[in-house]
Amino acid sequence: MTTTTRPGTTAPNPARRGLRATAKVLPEHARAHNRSLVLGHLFHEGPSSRADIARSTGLTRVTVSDLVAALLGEGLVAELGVRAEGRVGKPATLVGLRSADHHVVTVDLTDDETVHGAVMTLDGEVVTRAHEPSAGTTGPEAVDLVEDVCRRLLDATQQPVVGVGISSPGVIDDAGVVLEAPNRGWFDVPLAARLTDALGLPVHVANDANTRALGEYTFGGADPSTMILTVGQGVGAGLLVDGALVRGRGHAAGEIGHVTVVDDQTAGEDALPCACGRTGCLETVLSAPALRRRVAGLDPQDSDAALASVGRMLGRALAPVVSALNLAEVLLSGPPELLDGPLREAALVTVRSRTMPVIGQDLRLRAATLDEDAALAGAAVLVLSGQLGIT
Amino acid sequence: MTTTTRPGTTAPNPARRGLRATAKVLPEHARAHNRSLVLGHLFHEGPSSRADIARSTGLTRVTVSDLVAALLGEGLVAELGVRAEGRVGKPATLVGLRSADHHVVTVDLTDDETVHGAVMTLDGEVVTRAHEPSAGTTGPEAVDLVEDVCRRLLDATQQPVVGVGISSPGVIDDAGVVLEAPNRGWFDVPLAARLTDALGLPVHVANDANTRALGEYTFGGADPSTMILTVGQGVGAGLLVDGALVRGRGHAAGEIGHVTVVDDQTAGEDALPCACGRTGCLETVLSAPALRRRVAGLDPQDSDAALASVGRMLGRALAPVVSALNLAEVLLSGPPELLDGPLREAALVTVRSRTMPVIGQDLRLRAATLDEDAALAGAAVLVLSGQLGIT
DNA sequence: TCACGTTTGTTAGTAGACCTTCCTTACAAA
DNA sequence: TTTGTAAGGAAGGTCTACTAACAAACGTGA
Repeated sequence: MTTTTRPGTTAPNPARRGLRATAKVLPEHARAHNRSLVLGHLFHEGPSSRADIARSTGLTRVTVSDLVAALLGEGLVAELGVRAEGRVGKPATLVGLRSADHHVVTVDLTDDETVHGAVMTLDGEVVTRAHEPSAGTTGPEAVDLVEDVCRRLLDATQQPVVGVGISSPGVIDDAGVVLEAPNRGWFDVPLAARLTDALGLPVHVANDANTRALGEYTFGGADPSTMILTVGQGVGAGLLVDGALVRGRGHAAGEIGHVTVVDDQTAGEDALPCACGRTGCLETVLSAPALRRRVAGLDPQDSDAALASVGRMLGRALAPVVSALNLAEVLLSGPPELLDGPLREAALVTVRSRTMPVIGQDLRLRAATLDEDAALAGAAVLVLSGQLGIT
Repeated sequence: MTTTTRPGTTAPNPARRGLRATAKVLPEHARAHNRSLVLGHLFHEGPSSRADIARSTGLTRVTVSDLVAALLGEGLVAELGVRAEGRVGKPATLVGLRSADHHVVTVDLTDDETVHGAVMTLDGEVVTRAHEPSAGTTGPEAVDLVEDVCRRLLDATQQPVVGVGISSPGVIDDAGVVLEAPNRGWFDVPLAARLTDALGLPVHVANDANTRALGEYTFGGADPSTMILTVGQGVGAGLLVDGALVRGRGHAAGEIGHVTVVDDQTAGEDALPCACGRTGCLETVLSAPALRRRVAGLDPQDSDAALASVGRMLGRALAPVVSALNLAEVLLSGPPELLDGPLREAALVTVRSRTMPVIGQDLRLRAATLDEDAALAGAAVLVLSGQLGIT
């Protein structure tokens, strides 16, 4: 195996678990937290002087110098020479995150037909891609397939790899155990642990709707209170509340695709049967295939009206959620020709008309910015967050 | 002023802000966090030996002994003699939180006519109550009124007071600034800061629906993923997701009372005008006055049917929220004769029929356990959480 | 031109917090 | 009486971040 351990590979960051959960805090955890603060500043603000970082984090220059020295030793940051601008005082030495010199391996299992993977920089730029047909592969074979894709990507880069991030449909717990992913035939599969063992690298696994939300938040400029609706074969949602992912009691948060939106009382619509065994689910009208069927053969005007009627149904389902959570944004991810027009506009009008002004007026309902790579970018964020503490 | 500083009054706990926000972590913050761990264990598990605490928190016995010694010095805990049970080894010395020897002053402003206040123990037991008519009192006078009630309660106890917790309707930010409370005529009033200055004690202020949620969580055994619907003059909701309060983008989370639930497409109902200027809001059918009007003069059978029809409307509004957040529980707080019967049952049936089984089957929809004191208990939790780190 | 203030980054010393290791005390069971 | 187990404390070591002081390097203004 060519990719056991690599120089610069960082150890798991104890701060992430230690500081938010109800667990003890040791000096080393505090250190890791402050280290993450430095990395986070460099990630979001770009190259800065040690003094800049000290002002931003509240730590002293001495402590920042110490932390930066450690990061220089790890190779995660580099000195970039003195700042050009002429100000009074000693010129600042700029320090920058070596984003392009460290890679993250990401895999997206959203597509049933193909496993998509990539080598990415810490900035979320794709360096190399991999595609592997996977139709019909299930159970342990599907795990092996994911492992193969990871290995191929690891072999494709000479840079240190910080970790592996995997974005998968299904119900997945905090530890990266896939509790239930019917498409792959996975039930209680400890995917993260298994791949960590096999690859010798930290592996993080999360639900694809959630990773998309993370990706839009970190790389797409989404608000900390955002819901991202992904429209593909089905309809899923990732939910970010006050900057944190919502997991919910059975780790099944975001399963909004099977909320009833069409029923007897809704005039002019027939409740269609859904794959879940019930009828009138949001998915029966909003999934990409359903939308395509709905507009097939219609002239543009009728097509717009048909999309708007779906938008109104979506709006009726969104209104209570937007109200209860006081969301700032709802993002639509999926075919723009279907979503980013009359459907979106009708949904927004409906939400506004069904919520009080303070809730609906400031709401933004827009297309997602990252498109098909959002899940990969979000998988990278899993690694950035888990290994480096960058959010 | 008789209540400047009292022995045993604890300083603000830096761990609460320092460890969750994106701020530096100093050794003293780690210490405060671990101290909270000890207090939290004693609060939830009752009297324990130092060794028990060490096992539960993961800290060493040495460290726990040190922390307990500090807490003994502060008077927050006391040694309760040796454990009775005969086990091998040296008998354990039990240490317990002195819940009854420390008080919390709480105020609930939910009721427009009367300010309700209480002196409570750390266990949430009410020691003394205070009631002050407040109809028509607004603006600065209303602030003075709250201050007076606090002073009276502080004078009524000889025990050290850990802090003051206030539960108020309106939009309130993390710092205890009342951004908007029309009933009291408060706009951008820094209530917490003002009372902290006036009383010389730490004061915490939060929205009443949110404090109710906290109260039900800490003292009522509610699940960490719970929504509590309060039905009174209006309809409000507090939302707890994964154990944390949801505040939302304008701190207006939980404003579910003005979601449209009755509209042209809903058969057999007329959309009533709402105080918010729109029609068909949840509040127009679910508020206590609306429910009373609805059942007035009906025989029991018709009354049940009328309540069930409101339950169905509630269920339609809840279904998307429950789905999106994968909530474990929805609690109803308000007149049980109206809520805890056909209304609740119909709402649950409706939510279940409109969500996928994995979401709806495990959902509990039940009456809140704390009733009228929930807001006071929640205000106490604000203090416990803010000053002692107990959640 | 040159002293002065400003800003950066480093060195040295200090205080806090937790750990490991070892010890004493106290009890139950053989 | 002996042995094993558990609780609690004392001593010493390590880690972390802070304060204080200082050197280097650069504008600024007399």
